[in-house]
Amino acid sequence: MLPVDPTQALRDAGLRVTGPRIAVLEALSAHPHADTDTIATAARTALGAVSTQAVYDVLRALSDAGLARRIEPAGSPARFELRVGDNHHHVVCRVCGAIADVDCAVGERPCLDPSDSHGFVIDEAEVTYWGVCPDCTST
Amino acid sequence: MLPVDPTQALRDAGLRVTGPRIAVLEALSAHPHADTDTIATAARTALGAVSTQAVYDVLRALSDAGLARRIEPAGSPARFELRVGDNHHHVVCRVCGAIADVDCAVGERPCLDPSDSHGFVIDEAEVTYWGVCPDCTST
DNA sequence: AGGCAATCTTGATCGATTCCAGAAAAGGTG
DNA sequence: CACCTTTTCTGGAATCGATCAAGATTGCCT
Repeated sequence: MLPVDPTQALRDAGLRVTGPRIAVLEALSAHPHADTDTIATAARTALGAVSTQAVYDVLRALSDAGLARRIEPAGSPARFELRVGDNHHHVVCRVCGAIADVDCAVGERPCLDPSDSHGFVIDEAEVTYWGVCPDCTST
Repeated sequence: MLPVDPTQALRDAGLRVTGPRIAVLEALSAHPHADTDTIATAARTALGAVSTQAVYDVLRALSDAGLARRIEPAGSPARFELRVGDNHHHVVCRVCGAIADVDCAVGERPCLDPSDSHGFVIDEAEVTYWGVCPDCTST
């Protein structure tokens, strides 16, 4: 059982309920931080056939609706996650690209204030920790 | 006059001194946070003709040698800057993509410690502030 | 000056993402 | 429950940033 019913989540967000959308939501639930290819493969396993564009469109719709969040570490294709309510950050492995969540110490965004904002109106501070994951360290 | 003589900087880093490299260094000095296309155009203005690969090779060589730093905000092509000694961060405009430097409050890296590192060995905390720049705010 | 090795040129290739036009389907309405 | 409008999905092609490959050049050390 999923933490949130995909159908209900879509309706609550004012989005139409379709096969590809449910499949993508379930794929995201099963594979946090998955890239589009992984999501597309999982969705196709569930539905039989889903076009690449449908996956991209769905992911964009979910991002716009606030149901999913797009994260894009440098040197990696876009990845998506369902955790959107809290303001958390990520650790990325320099070797294998694995991603893990890191809770924000502050909890509200922006959780950091720049020393000099240069006149920018800042609404978010995105933190990416770079390092090496346990698997790659031991190898 | 440049803060650092490109020729000397290249020699100090153990790199060969070539036309394209000097042109790229000067382009970076004149255009902080420039993307590869801007750098290539500036280099061609200075030299007459420089191949795209030369620009990419030079940028990689400079990054590897520690003379330049590659930054890659989500949704934007790779950009490069010469400030490498300090540990500073960036503000990115959501509208026009402009980038400005923000000094790090701590100064040493990693300047932040994650609350739970999940066993990762972390060596850097990269902070990206997202907002709207003065120009885009007034429009 | 001589020679090795790194570097630059031209051209092709690749992966991720988006554009396009048309077919299909979801959801509100009578 | 059938109909209609609007959104969404399909299939194919195209774009964009970045990289690879092979050969010609050139910088640098002896």
